[in-house]
Amino acid sequence: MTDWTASVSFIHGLDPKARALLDALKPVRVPAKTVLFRPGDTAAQFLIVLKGRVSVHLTGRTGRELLLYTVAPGETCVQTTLGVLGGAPYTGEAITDTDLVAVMIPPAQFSTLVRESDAFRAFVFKAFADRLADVTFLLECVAFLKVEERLAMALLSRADARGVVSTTHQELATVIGSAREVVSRRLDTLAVRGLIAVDRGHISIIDRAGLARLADAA
Amino acid sequence: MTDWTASVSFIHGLDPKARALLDALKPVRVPAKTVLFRPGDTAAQFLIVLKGRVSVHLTGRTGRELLLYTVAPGETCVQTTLGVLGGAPYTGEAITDTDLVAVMIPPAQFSTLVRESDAFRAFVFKAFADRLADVTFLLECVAFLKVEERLAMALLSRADARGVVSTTHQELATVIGSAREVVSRRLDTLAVRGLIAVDRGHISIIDRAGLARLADAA
DNA sequence: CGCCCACCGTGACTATGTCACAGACAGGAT
DNA sequence: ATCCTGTCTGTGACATAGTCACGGTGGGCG
Repeated sequence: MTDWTASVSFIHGLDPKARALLDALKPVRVPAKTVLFRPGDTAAQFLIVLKGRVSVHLTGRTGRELLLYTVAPGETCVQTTLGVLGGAPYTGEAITDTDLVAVMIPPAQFSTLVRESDAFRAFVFKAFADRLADVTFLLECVAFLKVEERLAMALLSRADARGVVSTTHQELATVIGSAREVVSRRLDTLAVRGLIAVDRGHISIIDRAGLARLADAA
Repeated sequence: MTDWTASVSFIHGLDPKARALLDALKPVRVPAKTVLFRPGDTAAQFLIVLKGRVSVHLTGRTGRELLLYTVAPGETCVQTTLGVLGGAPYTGEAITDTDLVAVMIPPAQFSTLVRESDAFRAFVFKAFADRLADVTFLLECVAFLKVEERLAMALLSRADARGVVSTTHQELATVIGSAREVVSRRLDTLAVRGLIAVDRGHISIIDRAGLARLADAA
């Protein structure tokens, strides 16, 4: 896979020199469930995901976890950028959800690209901006919204075309920053009200509009 | 005040051309308690604070507020950057705490600087990185720490040399993302335990080590 | 001096988080 | 088929936090 640059959108805007520089880098493969970074690590490379997904989450002392964001193909893990820029160490834990193919850009090349390529610079800025917006939005949700509202949002955003959400209560709890027991009980009340149906390992949305109404209160 | 560039540290690293470009801009003055941006606004200028302070906070439907971060002299309000980069609109509300002197950099100049000045680019990246770290840390606190712990941290960080914190309970509540009544009650219990003394409008720290122990649990 | 407004205290109630278990199910092993 | 084991889910009891609706209090200012 030499021509990986074709699969990342911002590459199209790159000048030939920058593109050649990137083409010289070989993608790395990482199996699913691997811990890429943990709190305190300082990333030394700038990472761009080509295939697969990485999720980054915070962990509290009590063991509770909160999903910060996920990194999809064509995106970068901004926290690696913090490290590359000589800034703060990693504050979250990054784990590969699936088998991963990614490109690591060493600091020297990163500096060159950011200096000389408008398109690359725009990519990095946008990545920062998006993450900052993500995290701010998440903060707003956790600080101000009720569990039921966050749960409705999470269910709607994770449902497949048939309205089925295939996750455990624990995973939902992580996504909305709550505890499994709380999620279980809330799901119960939603089920009693006829909005959803719960089964082991997956939840079916019955009244999408009703859920949307709950989520919209935000 | 033509020579304002002397008062911002990153300027020292600028090449003469960039510095001249900045020197041509005239600082603006804004009175205290002015709303600079509100949710939904799209900032058109990149803002650097020279004197005074801006605080940026989120507001929930219930009227509860949460202090996102403050912008001190020499810093920038990154959310304006999001706007300048053509990204998302403002999600917080920015209000001047004090009378403010600031420089507004129009998009054209911003682009030029970011392309041609290594020092300016580093400044912008660092601003992003710091804010992202700030917001992530805040999220971690709100999601995982108890009110008492957050309160202890807030008191310690806001105390003057004599250990006096001059804020209302409401302001503390905003800082830690809780409600005034909750803060009042917690302050009570801290006072009963001899860690602090409360008066109308200000709180005195009596046992700094004890508070630090509470805050450290984090 | 009296009034008003920002601050603070309190009780009652609801929502959430935590802990400690118990039950229930799936899929592999025997 | 039966058992076994680890994961997932349900529940009760309790602690902590947030919300609502007041009442009290003190200081500044007309």
